[in-house]
Amino acid sequence: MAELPRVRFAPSPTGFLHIGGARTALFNWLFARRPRAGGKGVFVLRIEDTDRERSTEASVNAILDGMKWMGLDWDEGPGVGGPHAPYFQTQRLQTYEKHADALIAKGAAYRCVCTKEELDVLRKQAEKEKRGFKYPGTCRGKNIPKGTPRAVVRFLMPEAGETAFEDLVKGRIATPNEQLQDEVILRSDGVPLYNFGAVVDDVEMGITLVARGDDHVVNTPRQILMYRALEYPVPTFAHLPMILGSDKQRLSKRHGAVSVLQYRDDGFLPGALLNYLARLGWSHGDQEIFTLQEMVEKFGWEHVGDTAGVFNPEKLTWLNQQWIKKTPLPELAEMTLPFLQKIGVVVTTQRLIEVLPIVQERAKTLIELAQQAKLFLTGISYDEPSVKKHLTAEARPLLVEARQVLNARFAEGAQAMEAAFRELASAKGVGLGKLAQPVRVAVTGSTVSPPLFETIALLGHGEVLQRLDAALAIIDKGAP
RNA sequence: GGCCCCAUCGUCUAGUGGCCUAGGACGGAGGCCUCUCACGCCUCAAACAUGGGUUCGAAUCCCGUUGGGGUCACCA
Repeated sequence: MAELPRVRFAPSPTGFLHIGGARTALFNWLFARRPRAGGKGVFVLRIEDTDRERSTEASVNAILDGMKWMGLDWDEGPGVGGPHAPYFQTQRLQTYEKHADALIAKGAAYRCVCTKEELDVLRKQAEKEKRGFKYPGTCRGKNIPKGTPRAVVRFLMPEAGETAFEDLVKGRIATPNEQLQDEVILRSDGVPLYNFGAVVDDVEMGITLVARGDDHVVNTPRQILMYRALEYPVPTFAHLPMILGSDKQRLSKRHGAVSVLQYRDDGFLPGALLNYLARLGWSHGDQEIFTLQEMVEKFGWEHVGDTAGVFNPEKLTWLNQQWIKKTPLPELAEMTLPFLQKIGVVVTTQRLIEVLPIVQERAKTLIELAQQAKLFLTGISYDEPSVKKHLTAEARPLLVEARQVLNARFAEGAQAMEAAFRELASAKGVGLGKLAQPVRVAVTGSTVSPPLFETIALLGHGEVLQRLDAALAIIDKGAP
């Protein structure tokens, strides 16, 4: 492709930004961001809010928030509503009307006064007789004037031949034109319908490649005919296979979280989600983990698969863990802060960065990361079964000696403390675990924690002694 | 139902006629490491829907069957 590509993501604000939409946005964005000779492509965000019943402001915000969280920035906008406002179709009504009038003047479209009720009767009848219904073309050639009340505009479809295109992921797709009907392109109130609004905007915005969900393949021939009628070069199409739920049905709420923002709130990193989405339907050999940079460099339509894929939360979770492990501390700290705040932990970034390394490789989500970091940032909280099992009268003498050892050797660091523990354990004729577990519970409140001696070192001398004393008190009292 | 699309381990996929006794990853099972947990490492189980062709040779090409999905609005 010699010219620089111009692509778009065109969601309708009738709900949150879901996983499927996010992947469509991602693929478009990746394609636009790829470095090329002569510059880079353009990624346009266009809100298709022509369904006034279902479109909501909240959905618009959810989509925008989702895009921003994922870091999928867009390049162009109408220049109104702020420098980074996307296009909104309802702000462009005069454009559609202009093009519709032009099509009518050209004889490629016509006004129609058939009512929905009349047509519904015919449709039901056809259904009863098991025939396909198609608008009979009642108003063709009637030359109904502009301004006629309740008139819609219909696009004149050819009745013979076929319309074909070469899809970047599915190959050649041909549709018999007899399957097409003179569909409404402009409602009686002047608001365009999907096929027309999308085409007019793609024309106006100079879109060269349309990548969207699989469910739009049937719209493509109709749109191709419209591009032609508008005398605009037909863009290239890439239809992405659907994303399914575990039961192979279209992904929906009952499969769990499908909203991008839900994943944000559940403690996923945007990079991990993007990484997962990229690998759902696209591959680059055996590689599973991609930096954003790698995705941008390596993405291409040639390796987009053409089979629907099941969304797998376990793999996303694994990827999230991998991303947490490799994310630089300052960045990770910044992302973790809100989750700490949510559980009432106040901490400086500096202190958090000290704590993060020890918990970084054992958290699958930022929520877990925050919970684990909490151990080092606020007072201890005890896990009952752990306490019951390990803070016992038998363990008390061991704990007392452990306290002495830790107190004496604390300044020498984790390794020295561990060595001292090993000595103590062998002197007592027990394994290190036997000694370490009660101390772990005393110091962390649980039998499960990061490595004990590093934990102790990180906690600080005074804090450790205090916790040990508290544990001894618990044993003496018989309860925490 | 018409039209269109799809079909490799449970899941995501590699594979573009010979390198495939089909590779990787998630998940599962077992093991190693080990102060618990996690990470890491090792091993195992696990797939070319089916029937015909084409070809010296088919997971790869063609046709049928079956099975899934999409779509048939003044929704997008």
